[in-house]
Amino acid sequence: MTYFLAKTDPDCYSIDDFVKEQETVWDGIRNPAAVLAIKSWKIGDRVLIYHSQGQACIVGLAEVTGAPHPDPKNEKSWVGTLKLIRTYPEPQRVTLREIKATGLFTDFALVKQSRLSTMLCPPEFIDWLRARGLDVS
DNA sequence: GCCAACGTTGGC
DNA sequence: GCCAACGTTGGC
Repeated sequence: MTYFLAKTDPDCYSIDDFVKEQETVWDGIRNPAAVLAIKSWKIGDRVLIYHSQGQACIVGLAEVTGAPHPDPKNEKSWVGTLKLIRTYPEPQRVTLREIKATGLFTDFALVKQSRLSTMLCPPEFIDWLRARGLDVS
């Protein structure tokens, strides 16, 4: 089982929208590096949901329930299906600021490549989240 | 709202 | 195929 992270602008699609839907087609992945990441999603993989804009923090965890494929409406764009596992309410939310402050993840795309929207998470990062008290199962 | 970093487009 | 100009994203 592999862990990924997917960003969303809460003004467009927030964790609250995901709570209402429970399962959603995660779309709009166009950036070549992000497409590379979504292509490697396998059923059962975990995807951390992250709010960009203002908040910049991890707000939930989802499971891949539908294989990634190109968007039939837009050749260059890829989609996958995600089912919500849980949300992280306010005290649990891990901010980018906190992640940066550890100094441990300077090579992680979340830190290194701020414009990337979908990425693989290094296992050490997931271990750190666990140690931080986050339920990532 | 600003700006850095990166992506994309189009003229040559 | 190069590169300048422009557009977009996301952190601050």
